[in-house]
Amino acid sequence: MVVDELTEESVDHLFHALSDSTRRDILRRCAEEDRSVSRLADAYPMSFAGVQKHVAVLERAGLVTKERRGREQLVHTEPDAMDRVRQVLEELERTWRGRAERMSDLLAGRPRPRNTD
Amino acid sequence: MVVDELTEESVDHLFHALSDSTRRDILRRCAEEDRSVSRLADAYPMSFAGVQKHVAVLERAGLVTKERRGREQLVHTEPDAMDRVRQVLEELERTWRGRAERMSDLLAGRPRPRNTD
DNA sequence: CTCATCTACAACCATTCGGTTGTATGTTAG
DNA sequence: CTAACATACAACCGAATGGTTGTAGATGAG
Repeated sequence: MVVDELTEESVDHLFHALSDSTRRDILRRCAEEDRSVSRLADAYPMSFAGVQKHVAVLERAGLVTKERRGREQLVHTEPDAMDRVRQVLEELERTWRGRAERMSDLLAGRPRPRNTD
Repeated sequence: MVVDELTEESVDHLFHALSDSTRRDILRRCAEEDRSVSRLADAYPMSFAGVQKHVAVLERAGLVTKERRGREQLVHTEPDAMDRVRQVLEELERTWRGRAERMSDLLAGRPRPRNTD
């Protein structure tokens, strides 16, 4: 099942990871086929270490995982993570439509805000 | 139709706006019912100006719009924006599943990366 | 073994972010 | 008109981001 908590912080990480076009592109490339970090790095106009950091952000968000393969580190996407993103989005959209205001609280657990309503 | 460009930058803004729990909460509250900025501010443990900035981020992303109502400024959610987010996510997910690798390029237009594949 | 390759990670830097306070401007109530 | 309220916005600050270079450790090829 890998329900995987889905805390506010993890949702922060998920959306933050998706908020950069280079990282979204890394996701697309790795979805097509697993790639090593240095192979990925060849595709962008930045240093190897720079790409390494982007991969680390995607990793923290749980969107990709790395797997040793010889001296390379293969990056591959984690389908479950995408499900989590969609789940949050759907929850948000339900409230959007004005329905299931209660579900909102159950699914996402109101963040820090003290409800001064 | 409001196809609305959907440039890489606008996608950046969308996901960035969603990467903060306070902003997601603002979205939920405004989805339930339009609220003035100061009314929103009452709900969070931060200054009025702080909330103002969060609303500005949501506005830049096109997720909300403000409408003058007397001396207040009512914030209300923009359903179209949510559609755009879902659209990007679906595109990403298609590649995820290994299908329609071509669609990826058409829909999102590869970012800056020079394709050194 | 030796060397080239791939990775990890620290240190640094400019910019952005998330927050603050303070000031100015509009708008409505009395 | 005046006072109170709602907003706007600039200036500032510490922390995080997105990038860099440099160094060091594994691993595979020859």
